[in-house]
Amino acid sequence: MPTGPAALVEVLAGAGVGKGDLLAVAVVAEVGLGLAGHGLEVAIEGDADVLAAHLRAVDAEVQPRWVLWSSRTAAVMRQLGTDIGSCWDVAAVHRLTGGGWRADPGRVWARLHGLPPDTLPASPQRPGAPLDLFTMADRDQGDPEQPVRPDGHLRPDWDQPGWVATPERLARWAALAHEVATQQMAERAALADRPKALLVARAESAAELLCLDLAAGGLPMDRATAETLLAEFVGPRTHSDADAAEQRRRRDDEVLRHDPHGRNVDLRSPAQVKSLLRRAGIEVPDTRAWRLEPMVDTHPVVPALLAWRKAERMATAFGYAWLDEHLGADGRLRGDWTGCDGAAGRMTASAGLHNMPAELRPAVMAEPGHVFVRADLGQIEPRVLAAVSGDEELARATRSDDLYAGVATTLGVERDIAKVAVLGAMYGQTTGRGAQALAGLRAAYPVAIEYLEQAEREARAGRDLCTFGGRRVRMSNQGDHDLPEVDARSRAAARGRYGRNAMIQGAAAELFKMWAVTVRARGVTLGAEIVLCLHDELLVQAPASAAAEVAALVDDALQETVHRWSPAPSVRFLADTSIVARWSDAKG
DNA sequence: TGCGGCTATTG
DNA sequence: CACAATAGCCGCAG
Repeated sequence: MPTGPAALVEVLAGAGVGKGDLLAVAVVAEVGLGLAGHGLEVAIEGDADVLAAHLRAVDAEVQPRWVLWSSRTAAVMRQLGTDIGSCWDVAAVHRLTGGGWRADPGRVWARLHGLPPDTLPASPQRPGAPLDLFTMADRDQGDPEQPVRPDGHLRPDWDQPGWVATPERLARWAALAHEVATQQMAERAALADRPKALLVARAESAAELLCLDLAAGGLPMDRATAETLLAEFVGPRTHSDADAAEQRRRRDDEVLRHDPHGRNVDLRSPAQVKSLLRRAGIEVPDTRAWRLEPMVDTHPVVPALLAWRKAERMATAFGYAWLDEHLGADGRLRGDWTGCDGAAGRMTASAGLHNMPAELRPAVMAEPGHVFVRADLGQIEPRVLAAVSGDEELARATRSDDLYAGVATTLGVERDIAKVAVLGAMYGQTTGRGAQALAGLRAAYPVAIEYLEQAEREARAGRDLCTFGGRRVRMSNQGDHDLPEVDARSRAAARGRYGRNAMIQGAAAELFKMWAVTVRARGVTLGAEIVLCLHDELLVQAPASAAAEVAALVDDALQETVHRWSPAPSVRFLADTSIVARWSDAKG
């Protein structure tokens, strides 16, 4: 065991571990850390300071690509003061290659070794499995000090938080992660028809690190502004239950006074609202806003109800309780982030970060001395379609800033028609004006349309799909036995739409994440901090003095990303980038 | 208490 | 009113 960080660095260098080489790490604060790579297996014992010093030294001087079982390891490293820039995240790559969301070590190991999932031993990740581990089978499953059991599965207790770690066990655990990562890498490199599979795997790994940043850092939000806006929409903050009930009653009354039986109507109950509308002479199958919108003039209860819905929504989902729960004393709004959503692979966020009403966005404000660089990708989905399908004619349309205008000219229709037609084709729309224009689209862009229809056919048949970057989209278990037989056709159609769209949404997510992690990596030295990712939009906080530089970096990062990711150099992508004080500020 | 349905918000 | 997500409340089954 090397004594001290300098000695450790020397040992690693002596074994040939250099910049960018895979080096696996497993660490438990106050216990130790294990490192593995290039045939090396190193165990370091020590308290948090000792571990922190070793990690810092290796990261700074060796600059490896850290191999992690999952980003939880990166979170521990961050707590110890080492914020890593790149990694190979075994769990993230498993989700990419295997589809689905579960990616605990036992499952990853089982898939790579061809062990059927239904033989996985019991664990908190798999509560339904036969209880062989914690009951009687320890004897039958060999030496507990060996992480691999005689039956080939990983011992699930090795991955448990309650497992009393030793530095030696951590080194073994790291060695297994390294082995798995090497297999994953070979597997992705072997995907002959997915030349970007390795590139995307590295980007997805880095995206997990970005998610840690986003969760820890949060979104700058000015509390005073937020409270002012809330007061405007839902009234002042209440300080007692009676107060709150009174405020609620007053809000309800604005609607109920239009109804003779209003006293006993619960506006939160769709069925009772339907009855209320019936008394006003309005018969509707449901009470959604878009359905009631055309009837605002038929009876005063309708506009009152729509206004009530708006305020009720703001008060319950984005009211003072939401603010108190998620906005920290430091003025940062924090939620949980996931790097991929289990479907097509977009990032997700909780705490309202992805669906905050536009009316609250003025409260999202850069901190003193800082600005936001806000950038969003224009018309990313049809551009992605042009890229991944290789449709030369659609690629020609991407050369224009406004793709839909070009499509409209080609099709000889209005721009609005062209837009709904293109979007409808990507979503699988079968009715309305978009569907009518589909024939024109097929004639003008046969390659792109065939790409979508091929995906739809595969999906309808229940076969898994694979995005351009090599994300598997599981169709095999997609809602097959939850509805009666009568709906078989509509379920097949739904699967078709889902699959058709997943190929586009998924590839767009790959491109977006690669862009985001490139900005993250390049922006560090300028003090740029990504504070929000929103599917096609990046919000970066930067020191005001570096605003122009960061804005240029964001644009350069996009072109670099496109150059590396896109299969078709002729397809153009563009970002609308602006420097603003508030998220809501006008572009420019 | 858990879960599906309804509703609203975002890209 | 298609594709994806998070989230709250209601009504019903257990």
